[in-house]
Amino acid sequence: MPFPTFENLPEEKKKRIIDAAMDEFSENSYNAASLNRIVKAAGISKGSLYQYFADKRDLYFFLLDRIAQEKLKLVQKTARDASHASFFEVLGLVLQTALELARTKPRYALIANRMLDDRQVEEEVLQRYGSSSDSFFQPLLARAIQQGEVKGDLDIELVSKLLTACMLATGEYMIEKHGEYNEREAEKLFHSLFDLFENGLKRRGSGE
Amino acid sequence: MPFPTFENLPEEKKKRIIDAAMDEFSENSYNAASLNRIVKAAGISKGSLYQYFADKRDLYFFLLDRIAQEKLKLVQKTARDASHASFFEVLGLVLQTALELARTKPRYALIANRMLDDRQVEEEVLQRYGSSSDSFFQPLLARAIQQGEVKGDLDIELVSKLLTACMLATGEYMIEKHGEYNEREAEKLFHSLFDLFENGLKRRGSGE
DNA sequence: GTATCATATGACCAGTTGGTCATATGACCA
DNA sequence: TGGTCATATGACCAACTGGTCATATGATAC
Repeated sequence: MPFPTFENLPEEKKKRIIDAAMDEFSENSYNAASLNRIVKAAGISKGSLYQYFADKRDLYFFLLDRIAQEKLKLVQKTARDASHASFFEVLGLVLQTALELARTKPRYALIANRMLDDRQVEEEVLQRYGSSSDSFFQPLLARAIQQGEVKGDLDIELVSKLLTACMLATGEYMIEKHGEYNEREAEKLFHSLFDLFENGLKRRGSGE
Repeated sequence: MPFPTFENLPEEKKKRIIDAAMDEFSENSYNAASLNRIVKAAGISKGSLYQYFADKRDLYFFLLDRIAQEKLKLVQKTARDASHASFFEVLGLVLQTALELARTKPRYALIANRMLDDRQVEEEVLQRYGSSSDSFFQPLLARAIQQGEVKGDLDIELVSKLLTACMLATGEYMIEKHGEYNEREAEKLFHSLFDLFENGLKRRGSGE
């Protein structure tokens, strides 16, 4: 948690600091990210940073918490919208939500992808946010199997990890490929991803 | 490339050095990996390491090359065995080969997963090994679509990235979950993964 | 004026990094 | 024995790290 000193800062200065930190942590893993570069980019002194945050870790988790909160808000809204939908409908909505976030806030995705790169913070990250795949997809999958929507002979834990991995990969792909907003391409990506999970890659129908 | 000095070393000493380096780079990203720790673990002096390798990067890519070579050998054998098989048969064989490697040489998988963590080496990694997904799965997928085995309305590049991401995730899962050899569990994991790609998650048949 | 207070500063610290180099070792040969 | 050569060594270097702290600034209160 940042000190009150930080919250008292004029909004513009706060934004500058958050922005510089987001840039640094989205381009470097926790260890490789440099506080010196952050203070330089933010235009403040080293000492000031330590008036706002207890240490590097404090700053880092302040950013992660912001990202997690924003994501949570989106996902909760998605869940509310789909409270009575089938598994694949929920899945589709979640995929779309996640891809939308990856497109509009690419730095969030980059930082999140690097979360587990460094052992120095790995433990606390897992403890704080759990494996997001485990906590989110697993119960969804379990219920879908129970209700017969999803085939029953799957390793739930693995499949939920695969869902997460694919979402991350698609987000990365989207960032690197279509840096700028491109709704039609996003739609096509979403279709590839969703269809893979629902139906697999095999061509069906029309004899064969 | 290591200097001839390194190749002239007694096999046991070479192994000690490679082992220490594999350990360090499998537990830390390129930047975070420490040469001091490597020489300590290998029981040699700092100066000696620099008689064997030009610099940190040289040592790192020496390891990556070894891993890539070994993997290539396995995959080529797989490809040879399946030269006339269908797409899904080839896919199954490749998945099994990759999972087998992840189980027997977990450090290889860990190092490979960290390859793109640091921007300092990212560019050279991509240049040397290409995106492995692109170079391997893309032509396979393209041919499978042409021959009607795989549905045609997919983003080939994305799907090949998803295949790679899922293989990596499954490898990681296997390492963290069933550290020791466990053939039955491996078989089940393989089935989950393969079935996801062939048929998707949806339950089929028996009405509905 | 003066005292008080929160905030801002950057020189400074010990620790670590990747990398160097003068020197030492020791095997082989004359 | 003395000379040559490949190899081994670790003290040393500049650069950088996260983090500290005495000092400065400037607004507010009296």
